[in-house]
Amino acid sequence: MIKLIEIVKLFSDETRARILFLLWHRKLCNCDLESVLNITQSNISKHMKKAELLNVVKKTKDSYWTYYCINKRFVKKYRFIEEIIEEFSNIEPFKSDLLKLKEYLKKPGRCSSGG
Amino acid sequence: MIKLIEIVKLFSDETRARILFLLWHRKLCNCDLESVLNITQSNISKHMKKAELLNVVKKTKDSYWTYYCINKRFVKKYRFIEEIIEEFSNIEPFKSDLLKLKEYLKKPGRCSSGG
DNA sequence: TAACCATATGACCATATAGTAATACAATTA
DNA sequence: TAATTGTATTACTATATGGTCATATGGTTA
Repeated sequence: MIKLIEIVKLFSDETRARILFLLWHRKLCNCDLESVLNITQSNISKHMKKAELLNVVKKTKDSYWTYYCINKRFVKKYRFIEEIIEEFSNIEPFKSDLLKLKEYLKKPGRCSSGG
Repeated sequence: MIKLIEIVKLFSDETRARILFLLWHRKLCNCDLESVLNITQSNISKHMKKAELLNVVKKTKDSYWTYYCINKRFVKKYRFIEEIIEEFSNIEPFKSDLLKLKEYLKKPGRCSSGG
């Protein structure tokens, strides 16, 4: 299959797009995403696996947690990705998701630390 | 469903992407696309129906033929579309498809006229 | 109006996909 | 090493999707 098409397809599922949108702004672990987006852990893990295989997301492990982040170096080769993210930022549910993330990050006791 | 995501999805199927890529360059009818891309008539028709419902493609009828063209006015609202098309133009099978289209248009006796 | 042409549609099939639930796995701590 | 914590994987289900084939539809020509 054409890799470029696969990358486009990554952004054509709402759930996955919402995850990728948040990751665009910040490195996050599975449980962060679970809390903010109300998606099950295994579902997130699967979506991230696809994104990782296409080099759109990088994974790092730190103690218990697996952190996901956008592979910016790779992604900036494809300008359309940035454009899509920008479109997302104007509409729901992406706008609300980002607000929720910001609220979430204020709270102490969450698992995610730096980033 | 989020309309923006639906539009992204339009470009995440190879067959449909190939059609849209050719239409980006020129107005074409069903049988033109059938000849150049070797896709069945009904399949093209169905893909175009989706694209039309999302305003990405416009349809005009002229005698026997239905012409499809990109709805440029609508599409230019979404910059990522142009970027994706540009990416397509660098890779196969899009490059070959475009060459085939150009050869096809040279031939007399094809159904497509102006455009 | 009958034959014709190109396109649209509906029935059908095979496959792909997202999602869940249960469990396996890896790292950490007691 | 046993219990704990977070993530990955597997098996499974339901649904969505692309494709084909046969046929219907709409416009055209004889």
